[in-house]
Amino acid sequence: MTLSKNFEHQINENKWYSHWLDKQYFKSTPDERTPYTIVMPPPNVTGVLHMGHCLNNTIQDILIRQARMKGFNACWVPGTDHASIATEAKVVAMLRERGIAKSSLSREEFLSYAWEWKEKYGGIILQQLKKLGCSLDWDRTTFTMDKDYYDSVINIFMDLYKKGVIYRGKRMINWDVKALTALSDEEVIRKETRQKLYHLNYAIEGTNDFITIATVRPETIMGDTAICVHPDDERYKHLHGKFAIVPLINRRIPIIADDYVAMDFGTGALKVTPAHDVNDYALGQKHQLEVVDVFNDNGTLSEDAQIYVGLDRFDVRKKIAIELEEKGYLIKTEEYTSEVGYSERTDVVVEPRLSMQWWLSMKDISSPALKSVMEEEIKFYPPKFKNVYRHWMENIKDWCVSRQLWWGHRIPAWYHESGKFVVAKNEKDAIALFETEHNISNAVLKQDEDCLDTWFSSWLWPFEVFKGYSNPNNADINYYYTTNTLVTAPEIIFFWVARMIMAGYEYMDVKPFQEVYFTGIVRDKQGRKMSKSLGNSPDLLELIDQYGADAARFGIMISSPAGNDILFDEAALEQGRNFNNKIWNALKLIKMWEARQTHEHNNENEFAINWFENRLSEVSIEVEQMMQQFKLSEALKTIYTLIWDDFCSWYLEWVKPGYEQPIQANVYNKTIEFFTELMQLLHPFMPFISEEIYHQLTERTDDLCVRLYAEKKSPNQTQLDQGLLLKQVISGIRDIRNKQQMKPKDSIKLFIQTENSVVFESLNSILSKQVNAEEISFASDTVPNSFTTVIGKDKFYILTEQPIDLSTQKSALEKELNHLKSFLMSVEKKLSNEKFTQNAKQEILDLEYKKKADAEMKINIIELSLKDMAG
RNA sequence: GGGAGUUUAGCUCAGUUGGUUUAGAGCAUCUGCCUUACAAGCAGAGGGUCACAGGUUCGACUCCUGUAACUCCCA
Repeated sequence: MTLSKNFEHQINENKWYSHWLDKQYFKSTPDERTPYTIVMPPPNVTGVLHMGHCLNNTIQDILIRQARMKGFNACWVPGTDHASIATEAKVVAMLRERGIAKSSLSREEFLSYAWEWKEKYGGIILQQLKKLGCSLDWDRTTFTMDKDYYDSVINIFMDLYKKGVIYRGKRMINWDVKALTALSDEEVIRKETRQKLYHLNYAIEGTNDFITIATVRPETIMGDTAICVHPDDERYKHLHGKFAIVPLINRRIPIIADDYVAMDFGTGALKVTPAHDVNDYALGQKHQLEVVDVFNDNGTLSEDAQIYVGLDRFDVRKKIAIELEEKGYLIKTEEYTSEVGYSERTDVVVEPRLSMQWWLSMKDISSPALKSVMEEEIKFYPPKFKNVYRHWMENIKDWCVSRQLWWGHRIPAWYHESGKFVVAKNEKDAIALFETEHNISNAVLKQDEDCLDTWFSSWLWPFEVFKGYSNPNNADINYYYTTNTLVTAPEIIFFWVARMIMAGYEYMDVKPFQEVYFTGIVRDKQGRKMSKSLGNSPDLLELIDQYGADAARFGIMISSPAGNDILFDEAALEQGRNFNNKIWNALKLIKMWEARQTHEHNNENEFAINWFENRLSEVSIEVEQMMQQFKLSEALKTIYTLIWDDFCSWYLEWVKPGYEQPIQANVYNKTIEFFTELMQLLHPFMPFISEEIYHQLTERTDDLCVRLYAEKKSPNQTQLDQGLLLKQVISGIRDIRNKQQMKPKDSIKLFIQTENSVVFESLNSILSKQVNAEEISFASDTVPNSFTTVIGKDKFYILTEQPIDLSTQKSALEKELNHLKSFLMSVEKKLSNEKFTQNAKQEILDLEYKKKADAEMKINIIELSLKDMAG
């Protein structure tokens, strides 16, 4: 069978992924092996694969595949999150396109549309992960609104309510006027926004005097219930206790003093609007101010505003500014930039708003979770996130868990017309409970219309995917939990990671995972975050189509240093594709040898084989260490160099027979063995091409995907050093050939002046092949009319037929000589420093003496050569 | 305003407890090669006062202080 010109990724990806599935390699059930478990951060059920997922899931697949090949029972659990706000928004948009308004539907009708939509489009992302090669146990796919999962969420809500940590309360929340729901602080994105600062005059009651306040929100003045100044502010001391009149609506409001006010900001006088600003609300509570809410749910002005009723808040801002100006209240405006909160989901300006919501008190539940990370019971990589985590946990605020949505887990609270309520699983339980608690019979109860925050379900993920709460102590949860590694983006450290740790301790009594690896954020070449609005997010599936899944995995991993953001550049995928091509060509070369084996034996290739064997051990050990420290990018880089440079550029060239010449069978077999091991090292990173090569190399009954790694012996350092020396000698001589513009076909005669001729004897056959030397011999003295180079302690003379122009070589040697001389000087200076010789450790001293001796010797050799040239 | 982090070659990054031949890699660049595995390639080369200023030390990319720029998080 002839091999294709290049690796055909599309065919191979389909072939191998379905083969792996057929063989059930990704399926895990508890057995006598040690488990290695990862739960995948569930993407939104509405999601499509983007670069962030690609990075995240490639990392997880690398860890899982490596664990599998190390003999662990590897289990990687997939799933999706119902993503209440995002999904509901999509369904609402879909209905709008069909001409259906959400408000015209009942809850049940809406939910049936939502489920229909979910069944049709949900989980596309899981199919896309298969394209990437992810080795997930698909039988374990979980959705956060699966029956059992749903029940667990509700039961946990009830449990926390019983424990007294869930409560109902009117608090200032972030209101999304588009999605018509409360948002948690973490769902609000602050952005620098250019605004106008309006200076407005409020009349002082009973005088002709005015007080000037500065505000960016003139549309809220109808909600003003006080003006506040700093108690020490001389400008306003005479106004303490007086009243001001709100323009346009003529409300009488007190002028109060509080040191909260910054004297140097604006005019030093602050209008207080308790219903529409968090700080004003706190101030209002302190001074017992009235609360006037001038907005409706959707951001239009309410009846209480008295004017502009029904108009949108931003329209009113413009209109009221004009009216205020016309009536003489507006005295000036200035440009002002400040941070404004936007909804993460809908990107509208968030409105602070007083509202009745459900809250989870965080103080007690968070303390074991803080301790666990601080004491490295759970380890964070990179560790810098420990600080971030601590800071948040120590200043934690109560969690608003209710959302004004229909898609999600409906809050199990039941209300009576009297306003009394109970928390219960269903209507029947609720009525029974209500009757005993409140002694009212035949009560008619209505369930809370709201849903729980999405994260209130995802915080159970690590144990509920194994039904650890719904079916306690089952075989799976006992075997797989605590999971091993959580791989996630730092953006959701508070949303998700912290809360999973809390839930783990609260409900399983143990931590949910051993360690958390935080990936970087994927940015574009210019360092901008990838986003739909910028249009800088490439279509991953198209990239996979074009370059192949292995190349995509390579590209994203090679540019992903541990703990840093990654700047994504398509060039990295190209590099990955080129790497595929390189590997494929090495296969083609070796396949050409297959039919040309001979059993005649000689020792010519012994050195190459020994050296590569040691090099392979050395790198395998290095890679293992890097993996343990999550230096995945470095590990891949190391394997890349091993394959491309050591294997292809050196080893294969060293053992390669001449054109159409035979190859010794033992060399051929060793080469197949090496290539196999290289593919095994590479497999977690690039699963498809490695599996294909594994099967191309020789007839196999097993698959690389599940082949166990062999133990590696520690390498022989002498062998490695000799290999390094050989490479340096070859490069050095090639450099001279290059500089003298010799053609590859021009052969040379090589003379080596060395004290170590035994070593070179074993290297000679390779050396002559690699530098095209027709003859290699040893010299005890300088060789006239030759080009010279010094490598280590040895001197090499190159004789050619070409006319010799020594000028380039002379200047090169002089440059080298200068460098060595200044180096020597610095060493000597150090050694003549008594303080150094007294204080430095002996091994450092010895090293310095060695440096000195080596430098002196090299200087000597070079000076001799230069003298010869002159002569 | 508070906190955390970053600053090393044109770009992206390594650099372990201060001493390892006066800083390493990949990409990009330059030179020469279409050499029967590979031009998506081969063989070489060039390129850095380690942000700046002080300090500690026999010795600082590495430790300390300050300055500047950038990034992120929280108000």
